[in-house]
Amino acid sequence: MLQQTQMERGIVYFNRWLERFPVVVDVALAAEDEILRYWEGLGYYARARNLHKAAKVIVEDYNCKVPSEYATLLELPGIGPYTAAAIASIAGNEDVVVVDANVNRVFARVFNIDQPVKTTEVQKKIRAVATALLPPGKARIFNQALMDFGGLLCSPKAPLCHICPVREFCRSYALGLVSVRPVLQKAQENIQIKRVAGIILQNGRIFMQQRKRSAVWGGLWEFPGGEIVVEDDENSQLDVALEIKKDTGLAVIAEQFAVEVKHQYTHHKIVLHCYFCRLQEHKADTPQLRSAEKYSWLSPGEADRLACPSGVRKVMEYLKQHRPELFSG
DNA sequence: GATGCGTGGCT
DNA sequence: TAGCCAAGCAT
Repeated sequence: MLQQTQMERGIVYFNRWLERFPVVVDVALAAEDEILRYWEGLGYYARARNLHKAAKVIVEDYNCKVPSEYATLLELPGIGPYTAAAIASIAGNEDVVVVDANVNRVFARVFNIDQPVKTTEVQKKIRAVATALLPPGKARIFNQALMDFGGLLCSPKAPLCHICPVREFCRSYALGLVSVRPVLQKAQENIQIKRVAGIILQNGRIFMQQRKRSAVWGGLWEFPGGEIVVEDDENSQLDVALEIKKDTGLAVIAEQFAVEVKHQYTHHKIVLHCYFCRLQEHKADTPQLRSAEKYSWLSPGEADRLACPSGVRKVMEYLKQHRPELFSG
């Protein structure tokens, strides 16, 4: 959970997770839909799918016990150098260094590294230096201390240099370069996306589709629709039926504007325009899915219990607030 | 080695 | 408002 995620945010999810899945077998036996529902809102959903896979491996191959050796952990899905080192050192006190964003920042500043920290060359250097500094037999406390130091004192903005215990060794402090360390890769440009989506109602049920595992929000559920080239036209209503046809093969009529929500991910900014729709004909066409791998006609209550991207969740919340009659069936 | 993958909080 | 940031990993 803590991969690319702030501790404070992770804690809430972690506690809820442990209540539902106290031991590894609970994770392994759960349906992926439920796993994703407990992960909803944390992002990077491949982490949840990988955790699910890893739990199955642990049950099958390791007698339900999480391995504590670095090399063994590294083989598990979703566990890379950081997580393997964190578990091996903190749980098993194995002599391996943890190099996360905090540690990178500390080393980039103390040694005044003027190249982007993400490059493999710099990563190798930092790992080598950290490994050399690691007191044998004390990896647990060393790693935790280094991460906490980076998180609490040597923070990204407004680091507490005035009370820093290693200030006299800090090269970038001596040179007045703390604020420009670590050097970052140049950020990707933001992409603006306009998406239209349809809330297709039929006999009190809503059409929802589950996204392909390989795509963004893989395994999560959404309303069908499509992306529109931004031209600031206000013809979204006309686009909806067209996009739904392309996305699902269903012929619908967009009857009424529902809600517009803003949603962003990585370097994409999405404005999601939602319309209430109905099927053009009552004969039940079999959908031909484009962006999804599965669909279902669900009662609004059922739909509400599925894992959705945060933008779709906002739409769902809108429906509960403003169209409660849909849910009281 | 580069890219894609989420999200909400903070500045 | 727009950009930055976070206990990274897989491909």
